[in-house]
Amino acid sequence: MSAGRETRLSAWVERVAAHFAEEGIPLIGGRILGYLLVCEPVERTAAELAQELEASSGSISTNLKFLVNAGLVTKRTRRGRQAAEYRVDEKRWADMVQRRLDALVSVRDLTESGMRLLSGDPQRAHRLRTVDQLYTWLADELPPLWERRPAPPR
Amino acid sequence: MSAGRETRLSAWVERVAAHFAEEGIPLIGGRILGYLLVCEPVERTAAELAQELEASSGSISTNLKFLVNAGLVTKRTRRGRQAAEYRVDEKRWADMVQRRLDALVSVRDLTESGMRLLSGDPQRAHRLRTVDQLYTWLADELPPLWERRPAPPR
DNA sequence: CTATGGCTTCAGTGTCGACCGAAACCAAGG
DNA sequence: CCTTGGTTTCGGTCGACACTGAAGCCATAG
Repeated sequence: MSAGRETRLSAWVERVAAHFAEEGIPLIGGRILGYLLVCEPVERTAAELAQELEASSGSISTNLKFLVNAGLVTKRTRRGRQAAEYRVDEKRWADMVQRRLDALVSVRDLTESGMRLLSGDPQRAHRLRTVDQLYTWLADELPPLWERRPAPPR
Repeated sequence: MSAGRETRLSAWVERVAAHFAEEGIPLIGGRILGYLLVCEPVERTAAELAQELEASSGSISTNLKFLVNAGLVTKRTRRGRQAAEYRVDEKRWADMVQRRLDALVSVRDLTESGMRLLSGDPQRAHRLRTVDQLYTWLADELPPLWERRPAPPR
C-alpha cells in the first residue's frame, strides 16, 4: 500500500513543525511550511490546508499571512478562481537562514558598545573582551562565507 | 561624575537582556548575564544580584540555576563564606554559540529524511531538494569553519 | 544546640500568545 | 441583485511561563 508514504510524510511534517516550534514559529505555521514543501500539487488553498492539517480557518489565515510576510510562501490569485493558492517559495528559504545568522552576528554590536563603555578600564573589560573577540571573529567570517554559498539552481 | 558610567552600563545590561529575551532567555536571566559580564568585582552573590537587578530572590535563584546548568555561569562556595558566589565563565560562551549553529545545521537531518521519503518521485522532491541543498552546504561549511575559530586567550 | 542569614522551593498571580469558531467580508457566477 | 464558496477579522478560551514572596532548608557562627 502506498498510503504508507503519505502517512510517513505527515509524520515528517509534524517533525518539521516541532523543530520550528522550538525556534518560536507557531506549530500550525510550521505544519503549513512542511506540508507545502512536499504536497502534490504544489499549490494549495487556505481551505485545503485547513482540512489537511486539521486546523481552524482562522489559524491558517493568520499563519499564512505570517509566512507570506516572511517571504517563505507566496499567494497567487487567478482570474476565474475565487480561492487564492499558496505555495512555498523554496528559493527564499535562504533569507530565513540569513536572518538567523545575522541575529547571531548582531550580538557583536552589543559587545562592541560595551567595550566602548569600559574603554577606560582594561582590567574590568577582560570578561567582555573574550566574548567580544568571539563575535568579532564570527562577524568577520560568517558574512563572506555566506556570500560564497551556491546559488539555488535556476 | 563617574556615576554616569554605571548608569550607562545598566542601560547596556538592559539591552543585552532585551536581545536574549528575543532568543527565548528570560529577561532576568539576560540581566544576570549582562551584569556579570561587566560588574566589579567579578563575583556576586545571589542576594547582591537580587538587589542590583531589582528582582526577587526566587527569580534570581531560578535563573542562576539555568545559567549554571548552561555552563555560562559558575557557582563557587567558600569555606567560611555562607553565601555562594557566581561569576560568568566567559570561555564557555562559545558553547552557546555552537549550540545555535548546531540547531541551524540540524535542519539537514529533517530535509535529508524527507528526501528519502520522496526518493521515488524526483519531480515532487524538487522543492525540498532546493532546501536540502542549502542545509547540506551549511552542514559542510559551518563545522570546519567553527573548528578554525581562535581559541580564547589563556 | 540554637540562632542567624542566605539560598532554594513552591504555590499563586498575571501576562502573553496560540488557537478556535463564528461573524463579517469579498469576489465571482447565476 | 442574490447566492455561493472562500478568506479574513475578531472576541473568547486555554495553556504556558516568567515572576513574586513566603515558607522551608541548610550551613555556619555563637
